[in-house]
Amino acid sequence: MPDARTQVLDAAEDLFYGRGIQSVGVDEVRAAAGVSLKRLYQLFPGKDALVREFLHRRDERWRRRLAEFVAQRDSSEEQVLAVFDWLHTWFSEPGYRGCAFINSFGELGAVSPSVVSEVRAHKVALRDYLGGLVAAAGRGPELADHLLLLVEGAIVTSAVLGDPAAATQARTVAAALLVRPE
Amino acid sequence: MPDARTQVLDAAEDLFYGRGIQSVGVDEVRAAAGVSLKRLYQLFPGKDALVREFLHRRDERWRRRLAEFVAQRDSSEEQVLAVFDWLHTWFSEPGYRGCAFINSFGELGAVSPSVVSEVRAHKVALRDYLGGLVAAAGRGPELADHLLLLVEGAIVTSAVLGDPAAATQARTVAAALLVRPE
DNA sequence: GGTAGCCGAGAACGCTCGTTCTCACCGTTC
DNA sequence: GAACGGTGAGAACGAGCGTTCTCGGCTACC
Repeated sequence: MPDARTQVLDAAEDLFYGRGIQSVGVDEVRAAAGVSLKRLYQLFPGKDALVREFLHRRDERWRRRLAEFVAQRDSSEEQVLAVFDWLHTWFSEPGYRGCAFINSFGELGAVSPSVVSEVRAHKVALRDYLGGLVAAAGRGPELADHLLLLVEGAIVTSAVLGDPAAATQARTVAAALLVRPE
Repeated sequence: MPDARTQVLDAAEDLFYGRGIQSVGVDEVRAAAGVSLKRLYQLFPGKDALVREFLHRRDERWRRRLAEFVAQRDSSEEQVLAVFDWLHTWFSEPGYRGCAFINSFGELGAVSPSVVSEVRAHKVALRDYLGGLVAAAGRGPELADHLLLLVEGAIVTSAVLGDPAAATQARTVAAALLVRPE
């Protein structure tokens, strides 16, 4: 049995990701976590803090899973392409609803600076991670920028159209960029 | 002096795009439009209808402006690249906050089917438009899919990072895809 | 000029939500 | 055994929101 804090965060992640942050009330998170309201407010000073923690934890887990998947490939070129294979399995998961960070940015980017900084940190970390992959393949950081565009584009397109095919399309473009330096 | 309906829609677009839909109350739209609440509810049966109209009108205007800009170029290849030039000027506008449709999808995609269909229609229309451009350049619809990924990726990345550079990066990739069939 | 309909301004209503307070209950400690 | 600190369940509070209602005034028409 996990501790109350992770129970709350698990419930918050399910609900915030699945329905949006403003559409989910604190009491619903409390009920899903099986925790009293008093305890929840002991663990988190307010909904804002809960949202920040939700984003922070999701960032770490998301990037860890991606990195673990990619690290299984041998060559550095294969590792770059594996990013898009992983995206395809993610897009195919039931309940996939795009990127929690892009969604949160669209919802709260104009009213919550802490959300903005969390989203920005996530995207910067992803770009840096891609930068490491392409550097290992002997390529410069411009390629990481280009791959980031493809990743973000695939995430958004697959979510809106409800079709994971964007991942394989992005992989095709990435492969073309890989074989031939521009 | 425009009629009350367009005044309301103009105000709604400013506010909904700038701050998010759920963060803006009907009364704030009413005040910005300089219209009585009674009149607003005569024109639109409720906030949902106002949101739908906001998205619908923004879709038409956005795609018209893009098409007008692109049509000024002569060759079909230049027209494809002009898409990204136009994106760059859009990203540089003050108050740029990403794509209203992506933002609305993130905010309400899980709770409002009408928003989902509006967002999906917008992206499909954009893909079809790109399909027309690449067909004129003698290329197949796969290139339109790839360009769509670049466009969406540039929109999201520039919004989150607050930097229009993603447009020129996407343009570079698009140029590489254009010169050489994969 | 009077009356009837319409309109703007804003109060009111009902609901939701984030947060705090109340209170009964339980385990621990002197 | 009694006082006590902490807990869970949920009521309460205050604010905000979408929507509707009220009322006073203006306009148009006979």
